[in-house]
Parts: sequence; structure tokens; C-alpha cells
Amino acid sequence: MAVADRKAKDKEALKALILKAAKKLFVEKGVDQTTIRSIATAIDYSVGTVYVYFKDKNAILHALHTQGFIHLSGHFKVLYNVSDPMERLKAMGKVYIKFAITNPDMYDLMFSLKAPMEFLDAINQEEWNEGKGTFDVLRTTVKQCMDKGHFKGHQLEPLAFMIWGMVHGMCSLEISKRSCGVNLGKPETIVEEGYGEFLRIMDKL
Amino acid sequence: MAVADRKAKDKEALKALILKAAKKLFVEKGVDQTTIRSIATAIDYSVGTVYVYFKDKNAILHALHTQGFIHLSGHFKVLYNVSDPMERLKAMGKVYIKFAITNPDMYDLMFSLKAPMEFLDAINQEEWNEGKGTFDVLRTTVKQCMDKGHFKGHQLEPLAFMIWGMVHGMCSLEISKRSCGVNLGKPETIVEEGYGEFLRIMDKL
DNA sequence: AAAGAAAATGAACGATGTTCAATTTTCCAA
DNA sequence: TTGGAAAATTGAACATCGTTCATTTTCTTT
Repeated sequence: MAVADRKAKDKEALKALILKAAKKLFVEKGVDQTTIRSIATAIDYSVGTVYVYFKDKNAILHALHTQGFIHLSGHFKVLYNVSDPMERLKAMGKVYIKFAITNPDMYDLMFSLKAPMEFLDAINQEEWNEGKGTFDVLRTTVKQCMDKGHFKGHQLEPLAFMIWGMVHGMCSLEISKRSCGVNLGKPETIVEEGYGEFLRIMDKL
Repeated sequence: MAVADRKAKDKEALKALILKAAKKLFVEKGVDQTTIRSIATAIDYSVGTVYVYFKDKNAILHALHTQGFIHLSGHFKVLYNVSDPMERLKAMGKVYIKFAITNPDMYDLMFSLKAPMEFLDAINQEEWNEGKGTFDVLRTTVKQCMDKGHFKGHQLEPLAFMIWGMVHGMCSLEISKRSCGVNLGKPETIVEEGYGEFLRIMDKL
């Protein structure tokens, strides 16, 4: 049955090829300006082939979405070396920001997927479970900080949500600004400065 | 010249009528599922008429976008009565959150307008100036807090940006969650709880 | 009432996402 | 080697979208 195995690998390879081309075009031309035809042309396949490997355009978006979260969680792995939870928490924000600012188009994709989404799809649930997965890493770290005596008088869930919202909010505002051409070109972004303020605040908690 | 005046008023009225119908359809069906034809049908006019009053679909989106910011800044006016800047800052966040959670679709429109945007339009600059306008209210208030001795050892610009990012981030995460059907139906939203944690932190600064 | 101006129309165009019958390629048994 | 079944690929065709513009209708003025 080696043949079947190779076929399966080929299928995965072509699927990956489609995704690679789609991602490149999304970044270059934007999601709306990227047509299925342009993706097919880029990899020298026909339109129909793309539809064999992906149900529709949203499925491609969804796959890239998933890739993005996997990519991000990969970056988080360096944090396993940081034993002190407070230091880990601080570093986690920096990793998150670096990822978002370095891959703004991918980050956009990861968090602006509501419009073309069918409501309440099973797929959709998966999507947010992945988001929840990254959030769990944050929640766990905050919990460990509290166990060590930090954040006295605060509640775990809302506090973790606030921290995620803060980092996400600054990143998405900055990315929006940049895609609108409002770029001040500072070497250190306002996002990192803003996060610096938060770090100074955390030192007191 | 009474005729010309009435004509001008009619034009404005029809423009407003188009916007009203567009907003309703955007909220009901989503932006992508709302066609120019459906807008025209809703107000019993032809497709062409819509294009007489708006250059294209983006122009309608832009007009609604502007309306949203005007609406939000209207809600901010109750804050003029709060003389203490720290109290005003706290209240400002609550007003902002209430607006976002009460008008999630409008809020979405206001901050997810990058995709269909032409890069570096003069229009685009206007857009962000409006956004900057609302941000200026926040910046000014933070400045007054610092003048009164709060936020020692912090920088105005990054701190204000961090606060905006935090509130915006929590709101947009919550709105995304809801539009995906992940609704826990708590009476008090996680956003308000998260903001509550921030308020407790601010009391120490 | 007629002519000119303004407003409204909707058929038509190009492009898009999507489908599917037809075609080509790949595979393995005879 | 070969023949035909299974799998993979194709691209013409369809519905719908945003958009345009020559034409028609409505209104204003003389």
C-alpha cells in the first residue's frame, strides 16, 4: 500500500502549495484582491483543482488562520525556559507583539475572520478553540503569578482577559494604522513603548 | 431660490435614507452579504440612484464609519461634567465599552475598514484623523491626570495608547467572540470585569 | 405649453466564487 | 504490454456582484 501513502503525501503537498501561494497573494494584494483564479494561476493549476482541495475560499482562509495560531504557539515555546512566572508573563507579551508586528498580514488574518464566516459553524468553534488555546497559556501563567503572591486582590479570568485585550488591542491598532499609511517610522514602535508602561505597572503588583 | 434649497434638502434626505437602509442591512446581513441592489430595493430606488449619491460601496462604508465616530464622541459629552480627571478617565472607559458592546456591528465597521480601503487615500487620512480625534480626548485626560500627580514615572503618549489599546482590544475580542456564537450570556460582560481589574490597578498609581 | 435642467433608471459589462460534465492521467491486474 | 477502472485535473458555464452610462422620466423656468 505504498502507493496510497505517496498519494496521500502528494495531496498534502498540493494542499500546502495552494496555501503557500494563497498566503503570498493575500500578503501582496490583500485578501479581497486575491482571486481563486490568481491562486490557481500562480501554481499552474486550474481553478477546479483548488476546489478539489478546499471547499471554498473561506476554507483557505481558515487553514491559514490555523497556521497562524500554530506559528504563534511555536514562538511561545522559548518561554518554557523561563521559570519565574512573572518574567515569563512579561516575555510572553513581547513575543506576542513581535509576532504581530513582524507578520501584520498574518495577524490580521487571524483576528479579522468574522465577516466571511458562517455563524455557528462547527469549524467556527474550532477556530475559537485554537484562540482559546493560546489564551490558556496566558491564563496558566497569570495563575502561577497569583500563586506566587502577585496580583493581590485581583481575579484570574478578568485579569488575564484584560492583559490579552491590551496586547491585542495595541497590536491591531498599530497594524491598522500602518496599513493606512500612517507610519511614523520609529525604530521602537509605540506598541513596545505602550507595553513598557504596562511592565512598569506590573512591577508594583 | 427656495427651490434650490428644497432640492438640496431632498438630496441630503435621500443620502440619509440610503445610509439608514445600508446600516440596517449591514447589521442584519453583514457587510459582504449586503449588495448595492439590496440597498436600492430596500428604499424603492434603482441601483443607479445609489451611485448618484455615493461614489461606490466604500463611500457608503466610509460615511457610516464617520457616523459611528460622531455617535461615539456624542456619548463622550456626558464626561464634561466630571471635573476630576482621574474619575473622568475611568468613566470614559466605561462609556467606550458600553458603546462598543451596545453597537457591536457599528463598532466593527469603525475598526475593520482596512481591507476595502485604497492605500493612502486622502479619505483614508480623514478616517484616521477622526480616530485620532477620539484619541485626543483620552490623551488630554491622561495628561490632566499626570498634572495632578498620577502616573508618576510614566510617559504620556505610550500610556494613553496602552489604555486605548486595552479597552479597544477587550471590546473587539468580545465582539468577535459573540459574532462567532461563543456567548456565555453573563449579565456583566467579561469586558466590564476586565476593565474593573484595570480600575483597581489605577487606584494604586 | 415648451424647452431645458436635473434626477432617476436599468440594461449591460467585466470580474468573481463556484459547479460539474468532460477529459486526462495514473494505476494495477491480466 | 495493455486495457480499462479509478483518481486527478480541467475549463466552460452559471449566478451574482460592483459599477457605468446612454436613455428616459420628472421637475423648473420662461
